[in-house]
Formats: sequence, structure tokens, C-alpha cells
Amino acid sequence: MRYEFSAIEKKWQAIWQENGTFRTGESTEKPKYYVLDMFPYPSGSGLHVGHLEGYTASDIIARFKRSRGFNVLHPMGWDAFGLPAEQYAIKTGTHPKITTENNIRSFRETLQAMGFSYDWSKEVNTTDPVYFKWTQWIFLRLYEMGLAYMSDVDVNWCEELKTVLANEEVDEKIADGYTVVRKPLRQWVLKITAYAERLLADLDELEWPENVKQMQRNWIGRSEGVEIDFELRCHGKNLRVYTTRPDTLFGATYLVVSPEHPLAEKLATADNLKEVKAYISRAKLKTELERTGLQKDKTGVFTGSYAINPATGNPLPVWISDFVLISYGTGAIMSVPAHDSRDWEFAKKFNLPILEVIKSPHDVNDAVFEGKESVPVNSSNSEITIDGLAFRKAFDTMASWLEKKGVGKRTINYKLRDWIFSRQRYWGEPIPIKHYEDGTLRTETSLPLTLPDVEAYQPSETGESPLATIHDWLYGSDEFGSFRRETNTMPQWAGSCWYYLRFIDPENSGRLIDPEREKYWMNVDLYIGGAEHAVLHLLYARFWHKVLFDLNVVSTVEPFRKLFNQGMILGEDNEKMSKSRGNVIPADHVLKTYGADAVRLYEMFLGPLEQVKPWNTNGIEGISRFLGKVWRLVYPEQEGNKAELTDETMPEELLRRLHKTIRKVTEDTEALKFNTAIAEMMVLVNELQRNGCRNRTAVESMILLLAPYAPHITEELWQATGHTGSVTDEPFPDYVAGLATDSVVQIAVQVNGKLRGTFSTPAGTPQNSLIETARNVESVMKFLEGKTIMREIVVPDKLVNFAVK
RNA sequence: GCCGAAGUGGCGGAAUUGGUAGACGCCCGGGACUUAAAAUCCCGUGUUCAGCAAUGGACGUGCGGGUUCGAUUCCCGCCUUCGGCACCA
Repeated sequence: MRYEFSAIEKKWQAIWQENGTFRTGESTEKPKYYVLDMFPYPSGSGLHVGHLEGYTASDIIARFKRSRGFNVLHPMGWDAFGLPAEQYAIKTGTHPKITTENNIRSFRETLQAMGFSYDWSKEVNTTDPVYFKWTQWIFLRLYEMGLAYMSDVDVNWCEELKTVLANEEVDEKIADGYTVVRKPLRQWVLKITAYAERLLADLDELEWPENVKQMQRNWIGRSEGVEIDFELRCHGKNLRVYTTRPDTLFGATYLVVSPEHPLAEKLATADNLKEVKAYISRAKLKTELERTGLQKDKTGVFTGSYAINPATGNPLPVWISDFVLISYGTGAIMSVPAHDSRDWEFAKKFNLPILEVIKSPHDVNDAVFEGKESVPVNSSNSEITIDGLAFRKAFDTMASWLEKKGVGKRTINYKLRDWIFSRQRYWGEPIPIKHYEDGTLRTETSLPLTLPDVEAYQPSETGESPLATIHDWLYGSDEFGSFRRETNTMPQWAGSCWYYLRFIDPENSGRLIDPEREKYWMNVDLYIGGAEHAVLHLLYARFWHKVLFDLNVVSTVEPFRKLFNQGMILGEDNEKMSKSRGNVIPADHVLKTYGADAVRLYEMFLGPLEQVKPWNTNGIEGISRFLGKVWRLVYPEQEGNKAELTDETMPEELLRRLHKTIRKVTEDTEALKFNTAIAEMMVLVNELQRNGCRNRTAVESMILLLAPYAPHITEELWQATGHTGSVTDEPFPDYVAGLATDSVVQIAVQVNGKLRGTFSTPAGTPQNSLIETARNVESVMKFLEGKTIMREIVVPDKLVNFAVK
């Protein structure tokens, strides 16, 4: 009988669905394993082979863990709010709900055609009111805790999309060709900064790729420093700066404030006022890109004012420059040009003095020296000296002295900013807040607050969402008076901040999640997804999770214990897959040609899961051949029936091969090294085939090893070998440690480290016997002839090396 | 510029408490089966030199050094690619 993947795959997918094979167990007796994919945005262009990589990996783990006795939760859902459906609605008038439903259906079909063992009874959809009721519920808790507030902020406004973007989204949109400008708007903001310290500290415990943890650390950007007050001459006021290098205070030769600094204009003396005003208004007009982007030519203007260096008593000129950011620290800095490259550059351009206060290997007038490993010089006054102290000691001495004098204060700063949370769009969760005429805000009493139907999806020019035009929905009154609803909606990140919790208890109408279930299932044991979410989604979700922890909704401080980033799959041209390049390999196409089992195996066989690697359609042929060989272990003839499996004992070498393979596949699967696990199975199948082996244990073990990887063909063959149940219910094969090693080993014989011959010997042959045999290997003898053996190095069961002279 | 990861045959990749480099697969070449083809099976396949051949030698894991009996693996100095951050004081 021939291997007809198409019929077999359809057959088993139907059986699984009918029998509810992958329903999550209700019992809490078994150990649990929660394996989660980053759920997709169901786009109109469908899934390509790259999307399937992570899903295949998680599915192999899900099936593997089931066969190892775990109660497995492996769910799938849809992150379905978002711009593309809304943009499509603007163009065509089709309600985003319709578009979304269609896309979800198509995505679900593809995922089912891949044979993924999701428990579809747990499916969630962020646009479903039953789901977003709880997204809104969380928002209200944030509001009550003071973690959600309204603020007039300079937002990132996207002209084309008519909406505000999160800081984290800006670069991505600019890269996509959108225009982003700064614009002041009243916005909802989430106080993620209140959790900065915990978000940073708790990273240490997580089993995440080191680079992702590092990226989050950088993004949070904690720094320890000192705020120092500089007395302004002729102003009677102080100018406060933030520095992480108080040890260089003696070398400060000028100060710089940001153009947005409240004192900026006030600092200008009569002579300089005109120029200062001009500079400030020019800075305002610059876009974010011009100010922080690639062009780093320093500009600035002198205010005419001076401030006193508290360490030296010297007057320092105060400048204004847009390289100083108002949003970080105090919006003002002390400049130490000798030991900071930006300050050095600025000093050179405007001819300001450069003073060496850290012992430098070269003249600081020629080049900056930023090293922290050197020590302070020229840093003494009548009260204090830090000369010669190591960085940490110098920092502390200086900070304490400043604090004692009342002109300084140790401070911790973060790069992390609060999260601008509102979007002026239709297709998102409505923010459940009512604005009363007297300016007070109250929370909606009844959730979910659903979206009304609208005629036009186009946002208004004023920066309000289309919801502002639906008067029936917008206005109302209650015992507190008449109110207007909030018309902003939440960003797409909102729904994905907590979906992993809802999978545990998706139908609960009374609470977000049942506490007992939560305790059993959390944390997520393995979370697989793309590295593009290293900061955004993963930081937001961790933030919300910690809030929910503080609310006693969840029992763990972190949501995702282990994270794994699959590497991107490139097109056959070695470029990122994209429509414009025309190198996209659509999932449905390869599924049809090669079948789900072959696609699953091939995606995993391409190379290490975490690595970026190109797709090569030729390569999948090898996998198809492999599946054919597996098939012929049971059905050796194209025509005719299956072979009888025998219970005869296997040759010892084959038996050892089997146990070695079981061990390797078990270990590699556990470690997500699927490429080498598959290679090992190929070795076993080649051996069985070459030997015409029909041993029942061998063939059945092989089927069970392969089952997590290629579920359809293995179900079929399991049935063909006389079993009635599903392979899903079978335990993963065990190996016997004593059989998982070779009984006869090859010994390499080297002379001076060069390979000169080999011989076979039983494992465990004693050293002197190895040396004796090695010495008499013919190809070795001629290299020993006439030489003196200085040393014999033996690695048992591996190698003998003669060091000769 | 800073941080992180990686450089191995024609290609994807394997092997690192230092121990036979190139598992497995693709491509390519030869053969068997077949009227023929497909499918399948068998053999070969890092480079180079010597030889009719069996075979044997040299070289070979980005580059240059070092440690070692022995280095893809460890150390020092470079180069390149990819990912991230980018005036955060």
C-alpha cells in the first residue's frame, strides 16, 4: 500500500476532532504543563511557513509532554483588534468584525490542517465582548489604583493612521513609511514606571534567552546617579542637574538645559534673549527624528547666565541645547567635556574649556577619555578630596558630601516612560470611563461596554475616534448627572496582556479566572514566539501580571517561566519573506503538496529552532523520502498488505541503535533540539530498513518516537500495527541505559596529535591493552619506527596518542 | 559608537568539561531494477598532490598569534555578518 498523506491526514484530523482527543484534562492529580504560542493577529494574507515554525515546535512539546504523563494545556486564540481590519473597513465599509471572522476561520483551518493539538474548546478572541469585558475590568482596577491617569502629553501622532502611537511603536511605523510627529493631546497613560524596579529585578529569575532579558533591562534603563543643585548667579535660584558621574564634578565646565526646560528662556540675559528665543522655537519645530536621529551635529546657544560649581566655586556658563532631553532626569546636565563624548563634542564646537579630572592616557584636548577604571585627579577643595579613589568610592564620597551640604541627592532614574494607552480608533476595546459635565470621571458600572455600530470608520481630523460621532452611544445620564463616554479605545497590546490567563478558564462569566485553576495552571511553562516581541508585548504583559498579582487575581509574580524565540524563516532567496519581494511560501501551498507531517518535520529539520534560516523547497523532498521509509517499515510493498511484525530478537547492534536513538530523541526533544532528534530518527530508520528489520518493538518504538513530530502518519501506522487507541495515549518509549551505548568502540590512534589509524575494541578495554594494540596498528607502526615514545595519552573508549621524538 | 549572537564542504547544518571534523539531509555523479519512466535500492561526493590502481601524503572549521601530546572547542588581537539600542548625561 502506498503512503497517501492527504487522505490519512484528513482522516485523523476528523477523528481527533470527533473524539476530543486534545481536550485538556480536568483532573489536577497529574503534573501540569502549560505550553503557549504567541497568538496571532488574523491577517488577511494568511499564514506562511514562517508562522508555522513556532507553532510546530510548541505542538511537538505539547504532544511529547502528554506522552510523558503530563496534563497539558495547549490553547490557541486570536489577537483580533488592530489596524489592518479597520483600515480595510475605511476602504470598503466592511465591518471589521466580518473581516476578522473570515480571517480567523481561514487561520483556524490552516492550523487544523497542520494537525496541531490545540484544545479548541479553550479558544479566545480579544474582540469578543465576553473576553474584553475582563480587559476593561483590568483597566478599571488600574484606574482605581491610580495606575491609569489622563495627562496632556506630547504624543507620537501618526498622520496617516490618525492615531497616537506608543513610544515603542514609533520606529516600526516610520519604517513602514508612516509619518509620526509630536503633538500635545490629552491621553490615557498607564503608570508602568511605578513597576520599573520590579520589572527589572524579577527578570533575573526567568528562564529566558539572555538577549531578551538584556533588551528589557536596557529598555527599563535603570541608572544610579545624583541630582546636584547649581546656584544660579544673579537669579537667586538653583539649577538642578542629574548626573551618573558625580566623581567628575570638579571637571564640569558648563551646564546645558533642554530647550523645553522651564528656566530655559528665563536664563537668557538681555543680550542673548533674541537668540535664545529663536533657538527654542527652532527646536520645537524639529521632528523627533531630527532631534534624536542619525544627524548628531550639535547645536546650542549661550544664555548669558552663570551657575556656581558647588565643588570648585567657579562660575559655569549655562547653555541651551536640544541634545539634552527634557523627559529624562531633570532636563538639565552638567557637562564634563574631558570625560563624556557628547560634552566633548559640544565643548569643541563652542570652544568651551576641557578639564582633566580622571587620569587619562592622552591629552583630553585631543580626545575624550570616558574610562571608569581610571581614578580622579585635580579633584580637591578645602573640604574634600577624591583624588586617587576608585570609581565607586569616589562616587560615594562625592554624593555624601553633596548631600551633607544640602546641594545633592542620590537618585535613581529610568529610561522607561509611562505607557500612552489610548488610541483614536474604532476597532479596539472602549475605555470604560464616563466624563461628567463638572469634569469628574466615573467608571462604567456595567461591563462589557461594547462598541456601537458606526457608519464611517474614518477617524476625525481633530484626533477623536469615530465613536465621537455616535451620539446615542456617546451621551447618557445617571444619578451623578449627564456624561459623555470616553471615545478613545485601548491599543492592540491590551488584549494580549493577559490572554494566557483566560485560556485557563475561558468561559467564566463571574470572574476573570477561577483561583483554583489559576493556582494549578500558572505559570506558563513554555512560551514560544518571535523575538520581535522582546520588549513590547512581553514587558506590558509582565506589568499587567504584576498588577494582577497585587490584586490577588494571580498567585505568581511572573507570567512566563520559560521563553523561547524561534528564529525567522527566510525566503529561498535568503531574504525576509515579504509580499513585495514575492518570496513568501504560503502555508496552504506546501501543505497541499507535501502534507502536514512533512511540513512539520521539515520546518524542524532546517536547523536549530532559535536560528534564522532560509527555506529551501528542495530540502523537503528528503523529509518526504524519510516518511516513505517509515511507511515501508510497515507496508514494504507498493501493492499488497502490511508486513507481519515479528517478535524475534534483534541483532545486538540494532538493539543498541534503537536504545541510543530513544535516548537521543528524548533528550533532544526535551531541549527543543528538534533538528538533531530528527536526524537521529533517520539514522535508526535507515538501519532498520537496511537490515530488513520487522521487529515489533523496534518498529513500534520508532512510531512512538516520531508521533509528536508527525502525528498523522504515526496514528495510521499505529493502527496498522494492530492497535485500536490513539498514539496520543501511548507513553513515550523508554530506553535501557546499558543498551544506549556501543559495545564495540572505535579507537583513534594518533602520533603527535595526528590521526594515523584506528581499531575496534570492546568498550571498557583497559588502557595498557589499548596502548599495546595501538602500537601494532600497521598504519601507525611506520610513524613510530625509529622514534622514541615520550608519552602515551589514553582517553578510554576513544583515543590513544603517542607523543614521539 | 555601545550591547548581544554567530562565522564549519556546492547548500542547510552536526560534533565543544579540548580527543577520529563534516552526523543527517539537499544538490551532483555512477550503478541496479524497468520496454521506458517515476518510485525505490546500492556506491561515491572537503581541497589538493603522487599513482594505471589498491592506496598514500599534505592542507582544511573567518584571519593572525598563543597555550597543549592534541584546538571548530580555551586565551589574546583583528575582520565580516545578523539582531537590538542609539545624544537617557
